[in-house]
Amino acid sequence: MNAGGWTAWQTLPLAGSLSPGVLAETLDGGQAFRWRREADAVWFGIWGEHVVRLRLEENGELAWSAPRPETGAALVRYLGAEAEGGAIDALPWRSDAHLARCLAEFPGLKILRQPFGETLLGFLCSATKQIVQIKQMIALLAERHGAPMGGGVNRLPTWAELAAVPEGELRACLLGFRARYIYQTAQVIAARPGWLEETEALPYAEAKARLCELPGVGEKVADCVLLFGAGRMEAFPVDVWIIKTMERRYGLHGWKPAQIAHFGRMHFGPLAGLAQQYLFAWERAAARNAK
DNA sequence: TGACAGGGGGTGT
DNA sequence: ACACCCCCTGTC
Repeated sequence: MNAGGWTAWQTLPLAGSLSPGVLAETLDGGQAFRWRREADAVWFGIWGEHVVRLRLEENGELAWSAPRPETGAALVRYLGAEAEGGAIDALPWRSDAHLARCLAEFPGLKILRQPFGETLLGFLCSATKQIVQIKQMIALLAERHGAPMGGGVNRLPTWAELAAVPEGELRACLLGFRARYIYQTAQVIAARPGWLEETEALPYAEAKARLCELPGVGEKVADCVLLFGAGRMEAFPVDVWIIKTMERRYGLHGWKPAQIAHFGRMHFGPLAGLAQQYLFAWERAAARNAK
């Protein structure tokens, strides 16, 4: 037992080495909202019942330390490391020069495998908000309505817990008009025990249709939840950044989001979601460099 | 340092 | 198309 202590630093068995930029893009690029940079190469993060520090070593290896030893195994799954290793080869980079360029720019970029319910909460907060603001909302929700896990860290409230929080208190967590969506969604989920778990297990199209029944969940949010919270790599979320990318790099001027999503799934195949993340990273970097 | 627009990773009507 | 909320950011 090491009550109150953290494990010694251990390296993670990842396929390739990571750069600081790619790690930052993976942890803090809009997939998850509970990571913060503590130092140049040290990240502090929370998901589910897990708390962890990640440290990028000089050689590109990733080391971790956590209050709970079992976080190590959970981390491998969370970082999507199970699915990596040659995954890139299933993408059409040979015939798509822009995709090839994105893959080369962010080697090792990962799709996280987060808890399903948490991911739903995060992306219900995301409408017309930037990452900093979403992180702020999520931090307040955890602080005020999540159960303590020790060390001053709270986990996110479950949907059952959320169902008992008045809309006004949600609004006080800087949610704005999203407070009503989250309140109503919590009522729906609370009224149907097992609904979340069943939805998570459904095939992509059926799971997406069910998620879209929830107030505040449209195609984009549903795809994000399935991609980042259920490992459905065929999900292809279309937001304003991807619309820009598909116009600028693929010539799809004037296409509607649903058409772009269809094109994405056809063109990129079963790993469309992974391709989307690379395109997204590229476009964000391009916007930063333009400033 | 402080006030003031402008706009933001969508959804629902 | 436009409202929904209201916080962040850049600017003066």
